[in-house]
Amino acid sequence: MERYEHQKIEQKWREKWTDANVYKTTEDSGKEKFYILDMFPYPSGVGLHVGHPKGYIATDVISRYKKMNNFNVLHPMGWDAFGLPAEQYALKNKVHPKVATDQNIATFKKQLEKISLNYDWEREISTTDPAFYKWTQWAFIQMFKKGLVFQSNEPINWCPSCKTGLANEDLENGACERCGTPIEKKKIPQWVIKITDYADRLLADLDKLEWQDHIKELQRNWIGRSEGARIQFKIKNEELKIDVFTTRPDTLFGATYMVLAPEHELVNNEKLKIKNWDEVVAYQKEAQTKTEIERTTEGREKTGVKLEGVMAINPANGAEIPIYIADYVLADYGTGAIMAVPAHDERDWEFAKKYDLSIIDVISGRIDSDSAYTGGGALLNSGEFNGMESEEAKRMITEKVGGEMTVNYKLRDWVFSRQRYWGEPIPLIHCAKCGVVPVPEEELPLMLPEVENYEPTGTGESPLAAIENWVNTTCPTCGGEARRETNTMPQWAGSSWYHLRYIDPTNDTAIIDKDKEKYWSPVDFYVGGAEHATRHLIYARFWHKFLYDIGAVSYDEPYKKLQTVGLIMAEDGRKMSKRWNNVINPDDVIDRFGSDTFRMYEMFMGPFDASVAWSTESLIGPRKFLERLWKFFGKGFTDESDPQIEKVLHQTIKKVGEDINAMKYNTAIAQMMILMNALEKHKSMTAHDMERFLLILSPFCPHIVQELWSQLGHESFILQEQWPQYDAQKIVDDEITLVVQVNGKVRDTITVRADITEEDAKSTALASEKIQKYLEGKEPKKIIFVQGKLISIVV
RNA sequence: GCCUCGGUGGCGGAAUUGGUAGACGCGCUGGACUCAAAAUCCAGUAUUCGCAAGGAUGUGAGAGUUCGAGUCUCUCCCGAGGCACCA
Repeated sequence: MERYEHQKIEQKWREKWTDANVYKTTEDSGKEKFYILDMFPYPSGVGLHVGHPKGYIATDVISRYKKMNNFNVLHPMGWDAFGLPAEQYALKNKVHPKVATDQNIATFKKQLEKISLNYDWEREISTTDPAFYKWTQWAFIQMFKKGLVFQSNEPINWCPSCKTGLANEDLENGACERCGTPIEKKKIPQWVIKITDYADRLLADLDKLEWQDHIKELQRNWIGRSEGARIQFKIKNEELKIDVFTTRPDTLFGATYMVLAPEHELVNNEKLKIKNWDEVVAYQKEAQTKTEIERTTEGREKTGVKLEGVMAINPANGAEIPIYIADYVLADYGTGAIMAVPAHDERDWEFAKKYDLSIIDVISGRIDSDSAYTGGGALLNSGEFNGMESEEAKRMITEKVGGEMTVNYKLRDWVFSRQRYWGEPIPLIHCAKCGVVPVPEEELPLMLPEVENYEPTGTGESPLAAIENWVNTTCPTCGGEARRETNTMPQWAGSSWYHLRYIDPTNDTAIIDKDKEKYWSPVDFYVGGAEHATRHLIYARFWHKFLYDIGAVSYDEPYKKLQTVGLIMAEDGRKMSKRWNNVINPDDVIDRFGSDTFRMYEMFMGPFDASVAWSTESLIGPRKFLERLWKFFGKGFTDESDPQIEKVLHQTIKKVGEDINAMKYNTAIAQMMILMNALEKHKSMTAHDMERFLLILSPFCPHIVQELWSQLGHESFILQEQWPQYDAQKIVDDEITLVVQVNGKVRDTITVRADITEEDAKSTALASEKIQKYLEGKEPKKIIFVQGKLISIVV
């Protein structure tokens, strides 16, 4: 037998599999379907590092396992190729984003192919393909028609470095998630999607998903539901009111002042006769120029300006209370205005202390006089409500002042415009007569035009604005002169529905064929990074729910089960990054050790969702395992089957199946190593037993298995074979090791028949010399027997 | 500050969910083979006392429940991730 030459073997079978098109998926109603999906990558310029394929290998293992268990499996791959990273790469390397993207896709695909992932490449998609983004634009138009899209002039998050507006989900600690630049607030016209209309459903439907609890929790926190009341405060001597949201209407009697966000529209209302107008305007300006970080971390010292000459009236007790503007109140949460109850809110307490405002306790339970008491309790200083408990008082007081109980969410509407080139053009037309009109659906896709210069302008318009003959168009409604919207969509648009496109990748007449959708939807198993919990996974759930509402899909959640992948860190423990020069390229590993070893190692490194450091030294373990398999195979087989080997084999078939289902690949591989160790020790195995070993090994290292499979005389592809069954009879032990404890400590182990009775076990244990020694002649107080496991003697 | 997870040999990690802690792999030590090395094979490898048989200790720290705790409960320490002036 020849040496184990991975390069020869792997290349040979990769070609055969490709020629036979073994990975092709078709609708086949005879079988149960299984749709397993990876989060598709951004094809960046630097190519894959060894961390990327970890999730892909895992889904590949499951996919192969499911195929061998008679499932009709859909397992596709594609490219999330629009968006800033691709564009920035293109800018830096002075090529057109399209050219750069195509190159990067080619590189990524070549790298992935070396790993022999069983993707049906005939279903490959790219979000930048006009045939794809036609339907991204189509969905947007449907949202527009349903009133889910609106134009806003409110200040939004602006990244001065990327020169574009961003959604809340694109920020990280007040800075741009992509480049780390502190975010500014900027007023530019924006298209915004009312994702908040779906907040309650996004929250409630989490309950029906088989996702890891911590991911659901991240989404719950992000959506941030809070129950409270909406209450109106009148302004003294004016016909004006201030609307307020509070979670503590029970503390209304303690509201001794009010605070408006500096951007609050009421501040600019001319009816208000603000005496210190200059001071107010100065504060507003200051607040506007502050970055998000300055506003939230500035030593937490609160600032504000009183609106002189204006008073509000507390609706509970008629008290006249002052009004402030302060940037600790956020313009875009609740109503942008609060009633301040310094006695029972820490922020209001701090502000009241600084500006010497009155503090009135209205809830009993105060522990110290240096801080607000934020708990509940019986009311005081609250007129007729004195003595009532907080929970009841919330409803009663709200009712009394004509407010209403309501719910508020932290989730913000989705700022959807990007002032960049490399994205889907937003298919809207501005007409002076008709207002905003969508591009007629039969004109979709609205192609991204060629442009001389795709550098961002920084003006709030995208580079598309410079193309006169594209921008200038006619109104589809009245035929008059009109201008196209020049902003593009965010990166998240395409990825919000791509899972559907794989089902029906070439459809040009509908977003998806209904029968195909019904057959494949939803995605049964979705695998990807946890960093998408409050970004892509929120948007995709929203987008999919919208498509459900308009009848385009039959199920209201896109991803039934979700599993996150743990990162692979570099050997030095840091993140793999060009910056640290610690990136390991899978191509090098595969050339040197083989794709099979690479696949095995990534699955063996540790628990799938844990982040583990790469170790080329440890990689040798799986490699040795494959070499031992190869050598053992070369020695030939016995005719008689060895019952000891059979037992381990059947245990292994059982465990590997269970572990694949539970995503515990590391222990599945460990068990196969145990089998290998047993084989070498006993030096015997029948060819039939070897076949079954190869079958369960095949999802992990398909090339070497396929080679050995063919050497056994089979002409079939291993992927098309049946997963073996284990024989439960062969796994059970006739004998077990009975553990004998005295006072909780193991003092002896005795080999006994597995079905030993309690009585026999007790007498056997007591007969042991070692045990007698520990009993020291004392009479056992109590003897505990656990079937098949142990005897515990208490003295 | 709040919400999630975590903390087990020199290293990555196992542990049937309360029942022999350290499976499996890496590394290391000794031996075989070799002129030698690599590779391979065999044996060993938590700590500690002991020549050994054997004993004691041991899953971040401390308490508790239990015949029995890595696993359950409480308090605390440390690490990772998320949220963060959200009224």
